[in-house]
Amino acid sequence: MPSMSFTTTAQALAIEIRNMIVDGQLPPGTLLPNERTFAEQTQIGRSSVREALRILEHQGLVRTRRGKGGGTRVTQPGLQSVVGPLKLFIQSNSVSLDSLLQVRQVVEPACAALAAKHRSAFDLDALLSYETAMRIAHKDGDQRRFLDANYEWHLAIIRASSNEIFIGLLEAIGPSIREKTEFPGLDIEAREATIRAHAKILRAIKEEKDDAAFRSMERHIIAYAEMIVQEELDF
Amino acid sequence: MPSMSFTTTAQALAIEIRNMIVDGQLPPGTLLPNERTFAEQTQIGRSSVREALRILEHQGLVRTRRGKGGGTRVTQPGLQSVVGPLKLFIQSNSVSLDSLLQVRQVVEPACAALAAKHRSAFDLDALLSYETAMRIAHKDGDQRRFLDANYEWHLAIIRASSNEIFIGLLEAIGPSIREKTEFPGLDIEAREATIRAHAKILRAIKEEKDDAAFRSMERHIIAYAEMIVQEELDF
DNA sequence: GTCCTCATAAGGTCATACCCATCGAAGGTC
DNA sequence: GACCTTCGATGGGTATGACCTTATGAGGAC
Repeated sequence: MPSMSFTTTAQALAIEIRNMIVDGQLPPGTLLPNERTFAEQTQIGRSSVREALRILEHQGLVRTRRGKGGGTRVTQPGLQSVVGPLKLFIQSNSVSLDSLLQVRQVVEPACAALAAKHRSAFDLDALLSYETAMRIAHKDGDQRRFLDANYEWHLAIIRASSNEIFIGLLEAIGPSIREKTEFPGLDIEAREATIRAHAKILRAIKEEKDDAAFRSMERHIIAYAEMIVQEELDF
Repeated sequence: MPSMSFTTTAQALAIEIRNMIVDGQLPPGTLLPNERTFAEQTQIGRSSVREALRILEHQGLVRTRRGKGGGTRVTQPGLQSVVGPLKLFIQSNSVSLDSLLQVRQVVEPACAALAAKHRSAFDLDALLSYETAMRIAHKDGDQRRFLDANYEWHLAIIRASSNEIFIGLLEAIGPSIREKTEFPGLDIEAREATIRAHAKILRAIKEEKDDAAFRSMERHIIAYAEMIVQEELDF
């Protein structure tokens, strides 16, 4: 309560609880005392307690539910707790498209290689279904669905790498890239090239050829990036 | 007062303000009205207004200072607003060391290549100073300082890539990797190998040979990772 | 057994009073 | 006049207490 040198009591409390959580006391699922008792126990006003809980909630460390049987219980921060801030950062610092494409160009081939090593039956199923979705959308001439399926296919590759950092990263930058590059859409030739490239990559993954998967994906991404640059010149 | 279907008034207000910020109304630097008048203007209680401001503050969108001339003003979210959550995620989901090393193995060579293209005089200076710091620490047999300088050298490489995503990423996972791998420290041979590798990489960057920088860095990182695995077997 | 109802246990909101940090201006000291 | 001290005004931080809203679970009607 006293002094509080440069951290407010709410922050201090939040940090204290956070430490207890990451230390393993207060494992996920633990129900914290209700706000009033908590305030009483710790000799802090309810408003400060609430503020501390809000902080933790926004860090994804705690989930709060109203009503009887509700309360505040400890949870594990999910990916969305890092994807959100990252998206916000990209948006409000207007990170250049170049930077985003660099990330993609570096990460996706690596993920393809990892996918070739780790892919589960479930991953292959997902990839296959997106691939057929793309084929159908292409045949129907449905741009929107084609791009959607394309996006999901790429995400599925990342997921197949089972590296959570890469997954979060691409989930965050993916939408920004789409937003900034999908103005014009793809012509027929580009769509067919995309389908061919995807098939090649998927085959390499299926056959566990990580090196081939890496190189095919790299070529695919670079080709895509070059096409974007070319289209930007048309303005 | 109204409806609030599944979002609290504070959240709603926070979202509203956030949108105004990212839309460009309320540019960075704007001073928001003080909490009391804000509450009055928007017909919301001060506590809810405060909660909204807390949310925004935690997202790095506003900064709040007490006292006269203080108040709440709009800021741009910095890297720390994404590094923090990412660290937390890594820690509390106990992301495997493997995943972290994969990220590093993928990102650092790419950054070395980018650095070879973009490096500024300032970057080269920083790199050189860390390199000499390592040499001195090595001569003195000071493990702590050697590892510190080594860490800073690697970060400087990432920074020289001028890709903010990579910078944030490595700043977040760097500490976790150190924490999990620096138990034993390095023997003399390993330290000398490190110094040689760094010199080679730095030379490539200085001469703008991005391809060479990429490959040297890749070898360096892989060698380091293998050494770690080997040391873990000693337990 | 099923459904409805309602008491109750939460969190959510508000109003108010007061505490404390900060800055700037007023005024005193050399 | 230059410098330091003090004090007041502004604005966030905290504490309380009352009241509102919502979800749940227990108990009664059927």
